[in-house]
Amino acid sequence: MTETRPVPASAEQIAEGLSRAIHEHRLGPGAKLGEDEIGAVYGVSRTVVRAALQALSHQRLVTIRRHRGAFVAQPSIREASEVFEARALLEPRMAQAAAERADTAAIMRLRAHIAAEHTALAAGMNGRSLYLSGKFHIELARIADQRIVAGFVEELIARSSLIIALYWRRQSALCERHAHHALIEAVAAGQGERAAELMHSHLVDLHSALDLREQSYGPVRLREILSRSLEQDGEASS
Amino acid sequence: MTETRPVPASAEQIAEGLSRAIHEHRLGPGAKLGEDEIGAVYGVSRTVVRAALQALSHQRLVTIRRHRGAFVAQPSIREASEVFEARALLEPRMAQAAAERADTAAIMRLRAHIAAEHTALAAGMNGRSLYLSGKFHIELARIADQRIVAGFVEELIARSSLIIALYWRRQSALCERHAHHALIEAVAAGQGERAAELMHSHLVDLHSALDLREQSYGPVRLREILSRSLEQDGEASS
DNA sequence: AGGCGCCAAATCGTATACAACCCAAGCCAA
DNA sequence: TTGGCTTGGGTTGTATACGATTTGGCGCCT
Repeated sequence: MTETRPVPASAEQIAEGLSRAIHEHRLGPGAKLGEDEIGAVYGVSRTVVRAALQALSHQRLVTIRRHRGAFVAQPSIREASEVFEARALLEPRMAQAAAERADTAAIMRLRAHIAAEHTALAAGMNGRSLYLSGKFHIELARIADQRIVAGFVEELIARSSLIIALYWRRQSALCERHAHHALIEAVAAGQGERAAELMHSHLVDLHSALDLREQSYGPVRLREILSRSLEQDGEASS
Repeated sequence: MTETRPVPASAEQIAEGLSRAIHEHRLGPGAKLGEDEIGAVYGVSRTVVRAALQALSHQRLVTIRRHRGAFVAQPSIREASEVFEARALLEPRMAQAAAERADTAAIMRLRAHIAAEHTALAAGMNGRSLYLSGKFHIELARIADQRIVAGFVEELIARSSLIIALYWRRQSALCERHAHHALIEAVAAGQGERAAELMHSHLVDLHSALDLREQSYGPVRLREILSRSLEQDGEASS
Protein backbone atom coordinates (compact mmCIF):
# COMPACT_ATOMS: atom_id res chain seq x y z
CA MET A 1 0.00 0.00 0.00
CA THR A 2 1.25 3.42 -0.82
CA GLU A 3 1.25 5.33 2.41
CA THR A 4 1.82 8.93 1.53
CA ARG A 5 2.66 10.71 -1.67
CA PRO A 6 5.24 13.34 -0.77
CA VAL A 7 5.27 14.82 -4.26
CA PRO A 8 3.13 17.95 -4.25
CA ALA A 9 0.43 18.25 -6.88
CA SER A 10 -1.33 21.19 -8.49
CA ALA A 11 -4.94 22.13 -7.95
CA GLU A 12 -5.82 20.90 -11.43
CA GLN A 13 -4.22 17.54 -10.82
CA ILE A 14 -6.15 17.16 -7.60
CA ALA A 15 -9.40 18.12 -9.27
CA GLU A 16 -8.64 15.65 -12.03
CA GLY A 17 -7.90 12.91 -9.52
CA LEU A 18 -11.09 13.50 -7.59
CA SER A 19 -13.04 13.78 -10.79
CA ARG A 20 -11.76 10.43 -11.97
CA ALA A 21 -12.57 8.85 -8.63
CA ILE A 22 -16.11 10.15 -8.89
CA HIS A 23 -16.44 9.08 -12.51
CA GLU A 24 -15.30 5.58 -11.68
CA HIS A 25 -17.63 5.38 -8.70
CA ARG A 26 -14.83 4.95 -6.22
CA LEU A 27 -16.29 8.01 -4.53
CA GLY A 28 -20.05 7.86 -4.26
CA PRO A 29 -22.59 10.67 -3.97
CA GLY A 30 -22.59 12.18 -0.51
CA ALA A 31 -19.03 11.17 0.33
CA LYS A 32 -17.26 13.67 2.53
CA LEU A 33 -14.21 15.35 1.03
CA GLY A 34 -12.20 16.62 3.97
CA GLU A 35 -9.64 19.26 3.13
CA ASP A 36 -6.92 18.03 5.46
CA GLU A 37 -7.37 14.46 4.33
CA ILE A 38 -7.05 15.28 0.64
CA GLY A 39 -4.17 17.60 1.37
CA ALA A 40 -2.33 14.78 3.11
CA VAL A 41 -2.87 12.46 0.18
CA TYR A 42 -1.56 14.88 -2.39
CA GLY A 43 1.13 16.46 -0.26
CA VAL A 44 -0.20 20.01 -0.36
CA SER A 45 -1.81 22.41 2.05
CA ARG A 46 -5.50 23.14 2.30
CA THR A 47 -5.09 26.21 0.13
CA VAL A 48 -4.55 24.16 -2.98
CA VAL A 49 -7.15 21.60 -2.04
CA ARG A 50 -9.73 24.33 -1.61
CA ALA A 51 -9.03 25.62 -5.08
CA ALA A 52 -9.58 22.14 -6.48
CA LEU A 53 -12.80 21.66 -4.54
CA GLN A 54 -14.11 25.01 -5.67
CA ALA A 55 -13.38 24.08 -9.26
CA LEU A 56 -15.33 20.87 -8.84
CA SER A 57 -18.18 22.70 -7.18
CA HIS A 58 -18.41 25.01 -10.17
CA GLN A 59 -18.80 21.91 -12.30
CA ARG A 60 -21.56 20.82 -9.92
CA LEU A 61 -19.70 17.63 -9.12
CA VAL A 62 -19.18 18.70 -5.54
CA THR A 63 -21.41 20.57 -3.12
CA ILE A 64 -19.78 22.89 -0.64
CA ARG A 65 -21.81 23.68 2.45
CA ARG A 66 -20.54 26.54 4.51
CA HIS A 67 -18.72 25.53 7.67
CA ARG A 68 -19.57 21.95 6.91
CA GLY A 69 -17.27 20.96 4.10
CA ALA A 70 -17.30 19.55 0.61
CA PHE A 71 -19.30 16.50 -0.41
CA VAL A 72 -19.72 14.63 -3.63
CA ALA A 73 -22.89 16.05 -5.11
CA GLN A 74 -26.22 14.23 -4.97
CA PRO A 75 -28.25 15.36 -7.95
CA SER A 76 -31.95 15.53 -7.24
CA ILE A 77 -34.45 13.71 -9.38
CA ARG A 78 -35.31 16.96 -11.06
CA GLU A 79 -31.69 17.72 -11.84
CA ALA A 80 -31.25 14.23 -13.19
CA SER A 81 -34.10 14.72 -15.62
CA GLU A 82 -32.83 18.09 -16.70
CA VAL A 83 -29.34 16.75 -17.29
CA PHE A 84 -30.67 14.17 -19.67
CA GLU A 85 -32.98 16.66 -21.33
CA ALA A 86 -30.04 18.94 -21.91
CA ARG A 87 -27.98 16.07 -23.27
CA ALA A 88 -30.83 15.13 -25.58
CA LEU A 89 -30.78 18.70 -26.83
CA LEU A 90 -27.04 19.02 -27.35
CA GLU A 91 -25.57 15.65 -28.15
CA PRO A 92 -27.54 14.71 -31.27
CA ARG A 93 -26.33 17.92 -32.88
CA MET A 94 -22.82 17.12 -31.83
CA ALA A 95 -23.07 13.64 -33.26
CA GLN A 96 -24.34 15.08 -36.51
CA ALA A 97 -21.52 17.59 -36.73
CA ALA A 98 -19.02 14.89 -35.81
CA ALA A 99 -20.28 12.67 -38.59
CA GLU A 100 -19.86 15.50 -41.05
CA ARG A 101 -16.36 16.40 -39.95
CA ALA A 102 -14.74 13.19 -38.77
CA ASP A 103 -11.50 12.15 -40.45
CA THR A 104 -9.94 8.72 -40.28
CA ALA A 105 -7.78 9.61 -37.29
CA ALA A 106 -10.83 10.68 -35.33
CA ILE A 107 -12.67 7.49 -36.17
CA MET A 108 -9.66 5.49 -35.04
CA ARG A 109 -9.70 7.31 -31.73
CA LEU A 110 -13.34 6.43 -31.31
CA ARG A 111 -12.73 2.78 -32.09
CA ALA A 112 -9.86 2.74 -29.63
CA HIS A 113 -12.21 4.07 -26.98
CA ILE A 114 -14.68 1.31 -27.62
CA ALA A 115 -11.93 -1.28 -27.49
CA ALA A 116 -10.70 0.03 -24.16
CA GLU A 117 -14.27 0.02 -22.89
CA HIS A 118 -14.66 -3.64 -23.82
CA THR A 119 -11.36 -4.52 -22.23
CA ALA A 120 -12.30 -2.85 -18.97
CA LEU A 121 -15.69 -4.49 -18.99
CA ALA A 122 -14.17 -7.91 -19.63
CA ALA A 123 -11.77 -7.37 -16.75
CA GLY A 124 -14.68 -6.63 -14.46
CA MET A 125 -13.63 -3.02 -13.92
CA ASN A 126 -17.10 -1.61 -14.07
CA GLY A 127 -16.15 1.83 -12.82
CA ARG A 128 -13.51 2.19 -15.44
CA SER A 129 -15.77 1.04 -18.23
CA LEU A 130 -18.33 3.61 -17.16
CA TYR A 131 -15.65 6.27 -17.20
CA LEU A 132 -14.58 5.27 -20.68
CA SER A 133 -18.13 5.18 -21.88
CA GLY A 134 -18.48 8.80 -20.83
CA LYS A 135 -15.21 9.63 -22.51
CA PHE A 136 -16.63 8.26 -25.72
CA HIS A 137 -19.34 10.88 -25.71
CA ILE A 138 -16.81 13.58 -24.90
CA GLU A 139 -14.55 12.46 -27.71
CA LEU A 140 -17.47 12.60 -30.10
CA ALA A 141 -18.28 16.13 -28.99
CA ARG A 142 -14.64 17.13 -29.47
CA ILE A 143 -14.64 15.79 -32.99
CA ALA A 144 -17.63 18.00 -33.73
CA ASP A 145 -15.16 20.84 -33.25
CA GLN A 146 -17.41 23.11 -31.26
CA ARG A 147 -15.43 23.60 -28.13
CA ILE A 148 -18.00 25.47 -26.14
CA VAL A 149 -20.84 23.02 -26.59
CA ALA A 150 -18.33 20.22 -26.12
CA GLY A 151 -17.47 21.75 -22.76
CA PHE A 152 -21.12 21.74 -21.81
CA VAL A 153 -21.42 18.12 -22.84
CA GLU A 154 -18.41 17.28 -20.73
CA GLU A 155 -20.00 18.82 -17.69
CA LEU A 156 -23.27 17.04 -18.34
CA ILE A 157 -21.55 13.69 -18.66
CA ALA A 158 -19.73 14.19 -15.40
CA ARG A 159 -23.04 14.85 -13.73
CA SER A 160 -24.54 11.85 -15.48
CA SER A 161 -22.03 9.69 -13.71
CA LEU A 162 -23.41 10.84 -10.38
CA ILE A 163 -26.95 10.32 -11.58
CA ILE A 164 -26.15 6.79 -12.63
CA ALA A 165 -24.62 6.11 -9.25
CA LEU A 166 -27.81 7.24 -7.56
CA TYR A 167 -30.59 6.10 -9.81
CA TRP A 168 -29.35 3.28 -12.02
CA ARG A 169 -31.78 0.41 -12.33
CA ARG A 170 -30.62 -2.06 -14.97
CA GLN A 171 -27.45 -4.08 -14.66
CA SER A 172 -26.67 -4.75 -18.25
CA ALA A 173 -24.34 -2.33 -19.90
CA LEU A 174 -24.65 -4.28 -23.11
CA CYS A 175 -26.95 -1.74 -24.65
CA GLU A 176 -24.08 0.68 -24.42
CA ARG A 177 -21.83 -1.46 -26.54
CA HIS A 178 -24.42 -1.80 -29.18
CA ALA A 179 -25.37 1.86 -29.23
CA HIS A 180 -21.81 3.11 -29.34
CA HIS A 181 -20.94 0.71 -32.10
CA ALA A 182 -23.86 1.81 -34.21
CA LEU A 183 -22.90 5.43 -33.63
CA ILE A 184 -19.40 4.86 -34.87
CA GLU A 185 -20.72 3.19 -37.99
CA ALA A 186 -22.89 6.19 -38.77
CA VAL A 187 -20.10 8.64 -38.05
CA ALA A 188 -17.62 6.68 -40.14
CA ALA A 189 -20.11 6.63 -43.01
CA GLY A 190 -20.65 10.36 -42.71
CA GLN A 191 -24.36 9.88 -42.08
CA GLY A 192 -25.06 12.93 -39.95
CA GLU A 193 -28.81 12.59 -39.63
CA ARG A 194 -28.57 8.95 -38.72
CA ALA A 195 -25.90 9.67 -36.12
CA ALA A 196 -28.16 12.31 -34.59
CA GLU A 197 -31.07 9.90 -34.42
CA LEU A 198 -28.94 7.16 -32.92
CA MET A 199 -27.60 9.50 -30.31
CA HIS A 200 -31.04 10.70 -29.44
CA SER A 201 -32.43 7.23 -28.95
CA HIS A 202 -29.32 6.22 -27.06
CA LEU A 203 -29.91 9.04 -24.61
CA VAL A 204 -33.59 8.28 -24.30
CA ASP A 205 -32.56 4.72 -23.55
CA LEU A 206 -30.20 5.81 -20.84
CA HIS A 207 -32.76 8.15 -19.37
CA SER A 208 -35.40 5.44 -19.26
CA ALA A 209 -32.95 3.08 -17.57
CA LEU A 210 -33.03 5.32 -14.52
CA ASP A 211 -35.46 5.01 -11.68
CA LEU A 212 -36.54 8.57 -11.14
CA ARG A 213 -39.81 8.03 -9.32
CA GLU A 214 -40.29 10.22 -6.31
CA GLN A 215 -40.52 7.60 -3.63
CA SER A 216 -37.60 5.42 -4.53
CA TYR A 217 -36.37 4.80 -1.03
CA GLY A 218 -34.02 2.05 -2.08
CA PRO A 219 -30.68 1.32 -0.47
CA VAL A 220 -29.13 4.01 -2.60
CA ARG A 221 -31.26 6.63 -0.98
CA LEU A 222 -30.30 5.32 2.43
CA ARG A 223 -26.64 5.76 1.75
CA GLU A 224 -27.42 9.23 0.57
CA ILE A 225 -28.96 10.18 3.86
CA LEU A 226 -26.56 8.41 6.16
CA SER A 227 -23.63 9.61 4.05
CA ARG A 228 -20.99 7.32 5.47
CA SER A 229 -17.56 8.26 4.22
CA LEU A 230 -17.11 4.91 2.43
CA GLU A 231 -13.45 5.20 1.50
CA GLN A 232 -12.16 2.90 -1.17
CA ASP A 233 -8.49 2.69 -1.88
CA GLY A 234 -7.54 0.36 -4.72
CA GLU A 235 -4.69 1.84 -6.71
CA ALA A 236 -5.63 1.44 -10.35
CA SER A 237 -2.92 0.39 -12.73
CA SER A 238 -0.78 3.44 -13.35
CA MET B 1 -14.99 59.85 -4.65
CA THR B 2 -15.61 57.02 -2.30
CA GLU B 3 -12.24 56.16 -0.83
CA THR B 4 -12.51 52.83 0.86
CA ARG B 5 -15.30 50.47 1.70
CA PRO B 6 -14.49 49.03 5.11
CA VAL B 7 -17.40 46.59 5.06
CA PRO B 8 -16.08 43.15 4.15
CA ALA B 9 -17.79 41.27 1.35
CA SER B 10 -18.09 37.61 0.45
CA ALA B 11 -16.46 35.95 -2.53
CA GLU B 12 -19.81 35.72 -4.29
CA GLN B 13 -20.51 39.39 -3.82
CA ILE B 14 -17.11 40.24 -5.25
CA ALA B 15 -17.63 37.97 -8.22
CA GLU B 16 -21.04 39.53 -8.74
CA GLY B 17 -19.59 43.02 -8.56
CA LEU B 18 -16.84 42.26 -11.04
CA SER B 19 -19.27 40.45 -13.26
CA ARG B 20 -21.56 43.48 -13.34
CA ALA B 21 -18.64 45.75 -14.10
CA ILE B 22 -17.68 43.56 -17.02
CA HIS B 23 -21.27 43.30 -18.23
CA GLU B 24 -21.66 47.05 -18.16
CA HIS B 25 -18.35 47.56 -19.95
CA ARG B 26 -16.81 49.48 -17.10
CA LEU B 27 -14.10 46.83 -17.23
CA GLY B 28 -12.96 46.08 -20.74
CA PRO B 29 -11.37 42.93 -22.13
CA GLY B 30 -7.75 42.65 -21.12
CA ALA B 31 -8.08 44.79 -18.01
CA LYS B 32 -5.82 43.68 -15.19
CA LEU B 33 -7.54 42.52 -12.04
CA GLY B 34 -4.98 42.87 -9.28
CA GLU B 35 -5.71 40.89 -6.17
CA ASP B 36 -4.53 43.50 -3.70
CA GLU B 37 -6.40 46.24 -5.49
CA ILE B 38 -9.70 44.38 -5.47
CA GLY B 39 -9.12 43.31 -1.90
CA ALA B 40 -8.69 46.90 -0.85
CA VAL B 41 -11.91 47.92 -2.59
CA TYR B 42 -13.99 45.26 -0.95
CA GLY B 43 -12.25 45.23 2.40
CA VAL B 44 -11.10 41.62 2.35
CA SER B 45 -7.83 39.79 2.02
CA ARG B 46 -6.49 38.23 -1.14
CA THR B 47 -7.81 34.84 -0.09
CA VAL B 48 -11.39 35.83 -0.74
CA VAL B 49 -10.53 37.76 -3.87
CA ARG B 50 -8.78 34.75 -5.29
CA ALA B 51 -11.86 32.62 -4.75
CA ALA B 52 -13.94 35.19 -6.62
CA LEU B 53 -11.47 35.39 -9.48
CA GLN B 54 -11.33 31.64 -9.77
CA ALA B 55 -15.09 31.50 -9.95
CA LEU B 56 -15.06 34.04 -12.77
CA SER B 57 -12.34 32.15 -14.58
CA HIS B 58 -14.48 29.03 -14.46
CA GLN B 59 -17.19 31.06 -16.19
CA ARG B 60 -14.57 32.08 -18.76
CA LEU B 61 -15.09 35.73 -17.95
CA VAL B 62 -11.60 36.05 -16.58
CA THR B 63 -8.32 34.52 -17.67
CA ILE B 64 -5.80 33.63 -15.00
CA ARG B 65 -2.23 33.36 -16.14
CA ARG B 66 0.12 31.74 -13.71
CA HIS B 67 2.37 34.17 -11.85
CA ARG B 68 0.95 36.93 -13.95
CA GLY B 69 -2.48 37.54 -12.57
CA ALA B 70 -6.10 37.73 -13.60
CA PHE B 71 -7.34 39.64 -16.61
CA VAL B 72 -10.73 40.21 -18.12
CA ALA B 73 -10.97 37.60 -20.85
CA GLN B 74 -10.50 38.44 -24.51
CA PRO B 75 -12.51 35.92 -26.52
CA SER B 76 -10.91 35.02 -29.81
CA ILE B 77 -12.79 35.33 -33.05
CA ARG B 78 -13.30 31.63 -33.04
CA GLU B 79 -14.70 31.63 -29.54
CA ALA B 80 -16.96 34.49 -30.48
CA SER B 81 -18.44 32.53 -33.34
CA GLU B 82 -18.86 29.45 -31.21
CA VAL B 83 -20.61 31.39 -28.49
CA PHE B 84 -23.20 32.63 -30.93
CA GLU B 85 -23.55 29.22 -32.53
CA ALA B 86 -24.19 27.74 -29.12
CA ARG B 87 -26.70 30.46 -28.34
CA ALA B 88 -28.44 29.81 -31.65
CA LEU B 89 -28.69 26.19 -30.64
CA LEU B 90 -29.98 26.71 -27.12
CA GLU B 91 -31.97 29.89 -26.96
CA PRO B 92 -34.65 29.24 -29.56
CA ARG B 93 -35.60 26.11 -27.66
CA MET B 94 -35.68 28.09 -24.46
CA ALA B 95 -37.87 30.74 -26.03
CA GLN B 96 -40.22 28.04 -27.24
CA ALA B 97 -40.43 26.43 -23.83
CA ALA B 98 -40.90 29.83 -22.22
CA ALA B 99 -43.78 30.62 -24.53
CA GLU B 100 -45.44 27.38 -23.59
CA ARG B 101 -45.02 27.82 -19.86
CA ALA B 102 -45.14 31.54 -19.20
CA ASP B 103 -47.75 32.78 -16.77
CA THR B 104 -48.85 36.37 -16.37
CA ALA B 105 -46.35 37.08 -13.61
CA ALA B 106 -43.51 35.96 -15.83
CA ILE B 107 -44.68 38.12 -18.68
CA MET B 108 -44.89 41.08 -16.36
CA ARG B 109 -41.31 40.48 -15.30
CA LEU B 110 -40.26 40.46 -18.94
CA ARG B 111 -42.10 43.68 -19.65
CA ALA B 112 -40.51 45.26 -16.62
CA HIS B 113 -37.11 44.30 -17.98
CA ILE B 114 -37.84 45.97 -21.28
CA ALA B 115 -39.06 49.07 -19.53
CA ALA B 116 -35.89 49.27 -17.45
CA GLU B 117 -33.86 48.78 -20.60
CA HIS B 118 -35.61 51.69 -22.28
CA THR B 119 -35.13 53.87 -19.26
CA ALA B 120 -31.42 53.16 -19.11
CA LEU B 121 -31.05 53.76 -22.80
CA ALA B 122 -32.90 57.06 -22.59
CA ALA B 123 -30.62 58.13 -19.76
CA GLY B 124 -27.62 57.42 -21.92
CA MET B 125 -26.41 54.60 -19.70
CA ASN B 126 -25.34 52.35 -22.52
CA GLY B 127 -23.51 49.86 -20.34
CA ARG B 128 -26.52 49.40 -18.13
CA SER B 129 -28.87 48.95 -21.03
CA LEU B 130 -26.59 46.27 -22.43
CA TYR B 131 -26.57 44.55 -19.07
CA LEU B 132 -30.35 44.61 -18.89
CA SER B 133 -30.64 43.38 -22.44
CA GLY B 134 -28.62 40.34 -21.44
CA LYS B 135 -30.75 39.90 -18.36
CA PHE B 136 -33.77 39.74 -20.60
CA HIS B 137 -32.43 36.66 -22.29
CA ILE B 138 -31.57 35.12 -18.96
CA GLU B 139 -35.03 35.81 -17.60
CA LEU B 140 -36.53 34.16 -20.65
CA ALA B 141 -34.38 31.10 -20.10
CA ARG B 142 -35.44 30.98 -16.47
CA ILE B 143 -39.08 31.06 -17.43
CA ALA B 144 -38.47 28.04 -19.62
CA ASP B 145 -37.87 26.27 -16.31
CA GLN B 146 -34.88 24.24 -17.40
CA ARG B 147 -32.30 25.32 -14.91
CA ILE B 148 -29.33 23.58 -16.41
CA VAL B 149 -29.71 24.92 -19.92
CA ALA B 150 -30.60 28.28 -18.40
CA GLY B 151 -27.27 28.20 -16.61
CA PHE B 152 -25.50 27.56 -19.88
CA VAL B 153 -27.34 30.45 -21.48
CA GLU B 154 -26.32 32.67 -18.62
CA GLU B 155 -22.69 31.83 -19.16
CA LEU B 156 -22.98 32.40 -22.88
CA ILE B 157 -24.57 35.78 -22.41
CA ALA B 158 -21.83 36.85 -20.05
CA ARG B 159 -19.29 35.92 -22.68
CA SER B 160 -21.35 37.68 -25.32
CA SER B 161 -20.86 40.88 -23.41
CA LEU B 162 -17.12 40.53 -23.83
CA ILE B 163 -17.52 39.70 -27.47
CA ILE B 164 -19.61 42.78 -28.04
CA ALA B 165 -16.99 44.89 -26.31
CA LEU B 166 -14.35 43.55 -28.66
CA TYR B 167 -16.08 43.15 -31.98
CA TRP B 168 -19.19 45.33 -32.05
CA ARG B 169 -19.65 47.19 -35.29
CA ARG B 170 -23.03 48.90 -35.41
CA GLN B 171 -24.00 51.64 -33.06
CA SER B 172 -27.72 51.31 -33.04
CA ALA B 173 -29.15 49.21 -30.29
CA LEU B 174 -32.59 49.86 -31.68
CA CYS B 175 -32.85 46.48 -33.27
CA GLU B 176 -32.74 45.10 -29.76
CA ARG B 177 -35.80 46.96 -28.70
CA HIS B 178 -37.75 45.75 -31.63
CA ALA B 179 -36.62 42.15 -31.35
CA HIS B 180 -37.25 41.91 -27.64
CA HIS B 181 -40.67 43.44 -28.02
CA ALA B 182 -41.64 40.99 -30.70
CA LEU B 183 -40.40 38.15 -28.55
CA ILE B 184 -42.55 39.17 -25.65
CA GLU B 185 -45.58 39.33 -27.89
CA ALA B 186 -45.01 35.80 -29.07
CA VAL B 187 -44.36 34.53 -25.57
CA ALA B 188 -47.43 36.27 -24.18
CA ALA B 189 -49.52 34.74 -26.95
CA GLY B 190 -48.13 31.31 -26.23
CA GLN B 191 -46.78 30.97 -29.76
CA GLY B 192 -43.83 28.71 -29.13
CA GLU B 193 -42.71 28.14 -32.69
CA ARG B 194 -42.89 31.80 -33.51
CA ALA B 195 -40.89 32.68 -30.38
CA ALA B 196 -38.23 30.19 -31.41
CA GLU B 197 -38.00 31.67 -34.87
CA LEU B 198 -37.84 35.20 -33.54
CA MET B 199 -35.11 34.27 -31.13
CA HIS B 200 -33.15 32.56 -33.84
CA SER B 201 -33.26 35.50 -36.19
CA HIS B 202 -32.51 37.86 -33.33
CA LEU B 203 -29.34 35.92 -32.60
CA VAL B 204 -28.36 35.75 -36.24
CA ASP B 205 -28.86 39.50 -36.32
CA LEU B 206 -26.58 39.99 -33.34
CA HIS B 207 -23.97 37.66 -34.78
CA SER B 208 -23.95 39.46 -38.09
CA ALA B 209 -23.57 42.78 -36.32
CA LEU B 210 -20.12 41.71 -35.21
CA ASP B 211 -16.95 42.22 -37.16
CA LEU B 212 -15.30 38.86 -36.95
CA ARG B 213 -13.02 39.00 -39.97
CA GLU B 214 -9.53 37.77 -39.34
CA GLN B 215 -7.59 40.85 -40.23
CA SER B 216 -9.61 43.39 -38.33
CA TYR B 217 -6.65 45.29 -36.98
CA GLY B 218 -8.80 48.06 -35.68
CA PRO B 219 -8.05 49.93 -32.51
CA VAL B 220 -9.72 47.16 -30.56
CA ARG B 221 -7.18 44.62 -31.65
CA LEU B 222 -4.34 46.96 -30.82
CA ARG B 223 -5.53 47.42 -27.32
CA GLU B 224 -5.78 43.69 -27.03
CA ILE B 225 -2.16 43.15 -27.91
CA LEU B 226 -0.62 46.00 -26.03
CA SER B 227 -2.86 45.19 -23.08
CA ARG B 228 -2.21 48.39 -21.22
CA SER B 229 -3.90 48.34 -17.89
CA LEU B 230 -6.43 50.93 -19.14
CA GLU B 231 -8.16 51.60 -15.88
CA GLN B 232 -11.61 53.00 -16.16
CA ASP B 233 -12.85 54.90 -13.20
CA GLY B 234 -16.20 56.52 -13.72
CA GLU B 235 -18.20 55.82 -10.59
CA ALA B 236 -21.66 54.99 -11.82
CA SER B 237 -24.57 56.41 -9.89
CA SER B 238 -25.41 54.40 -6.79
C1' DA C 1 -35.04 6.66 31.62
C1' DG C 2 -35.33 10.38 28.49
C1' DG C 3 -34.55 15.04 27.03
C1' DC C 4 -32.00 19.29 27.29
C1' DG C 5 -27.98 22.06 27.50
C1' DC C 6 -23.08 22.72 27.85
C1' DC C 7 -18.35 21.57 26.51
C1' DA C 8 -14.56 19.91 23.72
C1' DA C 9 -12.75 18.27 19.45
C1' DA C 10 -12.64 18.71 14.79
C1' DT C 11 -13.25 21.28 10.64
C1' DC C 12 -13.87 25.20 7.97
C1' DG C 13 -13.14 30.50 6.74
C1' DT C 14 -10.06 34.23 6.56
C1' DA C 15 -5.89 36.75 7.28
C1' DT C 16 -1.17 36.98 7.14
C1' DA C 17 3.72 35.55 6.21
C1' DC C 18 7.07 34.15 3.24
C1' DA C 19 8.91 32.18 -1.05
C1' DA C 20 8.83 32.08 -6.09
C1' DC C 21 8.37 34.39 -10.00
C1' DC C 22 7.66 38.14 -13.60
C1' DC C 23 8.56 42.56 -15.37
C1' DA C 24 10.85 46.78 -16.04
C1' DA C 25 14.38 50.01 -15.32
C1' DG C 26 19.15 50.72 -15.34
C1' DC C 27 23.81 49.45 -16.51
C1' DC C 28 27.53 47.84 -19.21
C1' DA C 29 29.64 46.41 -23.34
C1' DA C 30 29.93 46.06 -28.26
C1' DT D 1 22.79 53.65 -30.16
C1' DT D 2 21.50 49.01 -29.33
C1' DG D 3 21.55 44.64 -27.38
C1' DG D 4 21.88 41.73 -23.48
C1' DC D 5 22.46 41.20 -18.51
C1' DT D 6 21.54 42.29 -13.78
C1' DT D 7 18.91 43.85 -10.10
C1' DG D 8 15.02 45.68 -7.57
C1' DG D 9 10.09 46.29 -6.86
C1' DG D 10 5.87 44.37 -7.16
C1' DT D 11 2.67 40.58 -7.71
C1' DT D 12 1.31 36.00 -7.34
C1' DG D 13 1.53 30.95 -5.19
C1' DT D 14 1.51 28.33 -1.09
C1' DA D 15 1.78 27.41 3.73
C1' DT D 16 0.52 28.37 8.20
C1' DA D 17 -1.91 30.61 12.15
C1' DC D 18 -5.92 31.85 14.35
C1' DG D 19 -10.89 32.82 14.91
C1' DA D 20 -15.64 30.97 13.90
C1' DT D 21 -18.85 27.37 13.55
C1' DT D 22 -20.56 22.84 13.74
C1' DT D 23 -21.08 18.48 15.91
C1' DG D 24 -21.12 14.74 18.95
C1' DG D 25 -20.71 13.33 23.67
C1' DC D 26 -21.21 13.87 28.48
C1' DG D 27 -23.57 15.25 32.49
C1' DC D 28 -27.50 17.20 34.71
C1' DC D 29 -32.12 18.04 35.45
C1' DT D 30 -36.88 16.57 35.11
